[in-house]
Amino acid sequence: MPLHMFILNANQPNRIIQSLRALSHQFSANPSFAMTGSRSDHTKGAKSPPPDDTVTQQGASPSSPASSSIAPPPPPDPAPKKRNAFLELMSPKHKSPKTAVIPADPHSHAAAKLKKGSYRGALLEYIQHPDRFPASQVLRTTPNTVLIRDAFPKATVHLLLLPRSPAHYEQHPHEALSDPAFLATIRAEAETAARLAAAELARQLSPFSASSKARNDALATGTVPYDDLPAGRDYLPEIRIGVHAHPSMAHLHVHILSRDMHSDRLKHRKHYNSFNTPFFVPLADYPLAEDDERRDSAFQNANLGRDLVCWACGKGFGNKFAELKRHLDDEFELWKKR
Amino acid sequence: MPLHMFILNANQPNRIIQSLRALSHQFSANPSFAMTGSRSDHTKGAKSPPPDDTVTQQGASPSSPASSSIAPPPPPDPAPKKRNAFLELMSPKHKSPKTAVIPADPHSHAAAKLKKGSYRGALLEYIQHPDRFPASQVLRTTPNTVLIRDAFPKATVHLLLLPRSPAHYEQHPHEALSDPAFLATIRAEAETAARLAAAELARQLSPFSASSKARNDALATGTVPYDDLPAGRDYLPEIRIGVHAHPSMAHLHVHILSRDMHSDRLKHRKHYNSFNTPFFVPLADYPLAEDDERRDSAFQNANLGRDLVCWACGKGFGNKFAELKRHLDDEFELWKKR
DNA sequence: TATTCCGATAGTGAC
DNA sequence: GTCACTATCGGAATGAG
Repeated sequence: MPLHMFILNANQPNRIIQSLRALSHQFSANPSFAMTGSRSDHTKGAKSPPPDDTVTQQGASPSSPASSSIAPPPPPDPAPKKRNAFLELMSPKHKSPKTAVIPADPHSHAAAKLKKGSYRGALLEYIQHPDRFPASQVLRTTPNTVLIRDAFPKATVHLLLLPRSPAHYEQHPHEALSDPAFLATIRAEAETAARLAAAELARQLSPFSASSKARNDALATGTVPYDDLPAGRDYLPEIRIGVHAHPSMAHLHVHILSRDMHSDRLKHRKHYNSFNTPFFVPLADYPLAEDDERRDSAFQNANLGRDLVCWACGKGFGNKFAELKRHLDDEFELWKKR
Repeated sequence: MPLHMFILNANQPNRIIQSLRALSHQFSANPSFAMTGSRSDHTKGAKSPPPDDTVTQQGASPSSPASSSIAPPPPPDPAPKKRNAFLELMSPKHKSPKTAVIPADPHSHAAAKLKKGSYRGALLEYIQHPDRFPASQVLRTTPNTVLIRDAFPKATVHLLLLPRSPAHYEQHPHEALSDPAFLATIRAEAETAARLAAAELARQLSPFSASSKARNDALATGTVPYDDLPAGRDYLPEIRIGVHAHPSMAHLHVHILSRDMHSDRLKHRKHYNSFNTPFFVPLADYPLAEDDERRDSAFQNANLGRDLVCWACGKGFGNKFAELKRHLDDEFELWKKR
């Protein structure tokens, strides 16, 4: 189902965000709520929506209660499979036909990368066939974007926003995001995603949060009217939105992830530095100036190899990745309790 | 029991060798014979032997049959211990008192190395108290030397000859072996050791040897008079004798080992190169000329890091140690069958 | 910078 | 080069009929 049309409607995303903001606020601190699959009819408020324009959140029947929270991630593999876990994840139901990973323009940015190995095209299946994935992986589908869980999350919450317009997703992020209309759409969708991520983070962590204690206690009584609940910790500032300066995956993807970098899947120095140096370009910084040093390849390579620095306390760890990892465990405990 | 006297008797070792040569020839191809512990009274033929001058081979009562073969090594650890296997091996019965590893002259070569850690002095216990070790580890004791199995053999047979004279064992090999009388004694003992090693090698490998087939077949009939047995493969040329140019162990030790470099304990490039580059100095090359390049430290460091080359076929393996290891498995099969 | 596997390289600690 | 442990660093394959 190739997408030939890429409809930009600056008003539509805003409306969606407004709806979700309200819901996120309502439910973000309720750990039990997100346990149910959900679908938000509030997100369908866009004007004159053709069938293609439907915004869906998977994993629930139309009759289930509305929510902007996202379903909890599946439990981590207890005993990770020996081989090809990555490729299996990328083709969960069947092997996609070979033609499915050949982009429209064989000379495009994406096509050039695909020649080196099919893994680089793994995101395309999500873009073209989000319906083939379970709700635990694909969180939200719009005509313009697909929002998925990163299969190898580098933080407690780590989502990917995938634009569906081939003209854009085959470009380098710097180029694609220099298109103002496209940028506006992606930014709006990314903010929606950030709210979902914040809600999921609240679901997981607010039980440990000192600043959420009053709210948690009130919720526990079951007697406090919802509108009278004290506010809990605001997790939205803990969510970061951006792209990698030189992605390996062929198709444009925007990272939406929590600040903590606490994950078993964070295994290498480059993993960490790709999110904690200028290699990570906040979406807010686009469009990039022509002379922005972050366009420079050599500069970015140097970033990935840089000495490790804790995002929370600024302590340096040189090349001692394992030491940083242990330190991040400690920082996570502190961060959770804020 | 410090040894204050170091008696050199050029004739004695030769006589020992002659006796052992005969025995080695007799029994070297009999795989079952070496299974019994043994002691050779033939090795006691030295003139005017005081009690200290007794040559012993452990592991047998005086009444057991004479043999120059050495007892088979204990089976390799089925499940190697997690920690400190090395140190346990070095102190099999008890922890030696701290003073035991302090050499006489605190400014000696050995003492300098000992400051960095006691492992460097691990050989001293064998030198001073060979009786504290089982016969499977200490093969032969003379007033001048102790012959032990290398605890981490880098070849099918790997022995260490340890001089017992502090004045010599605390020197760098180049210096100690510039003493002609000392060199003559060590050389003679090393040749004895080489014959023991050859006999052990024959015990282990002659069953696979094509050139030993006639002898093996004749032995199997049980009807051929011993003196009429066809000769088997001569394993003595497969034994190499030498020292490392820059040993890590503090006390002088001469390596006597089979040519094959086939061992689970051979784990690093330096292991291999220390025996297969000029870093390995054949005992026959001593005394070293003043300008011998093998005295040069930088040269020797370079040797340890050199590209790997198969000793058998000359094939190069660059830095691919694992590949060389697999290749050595193949070469071992061929070499066994010669 | 996709992951994973394998392996080479480097530093340490041992008392 | 003593060993053994931990970790860092580096390349290659990955799909598929």
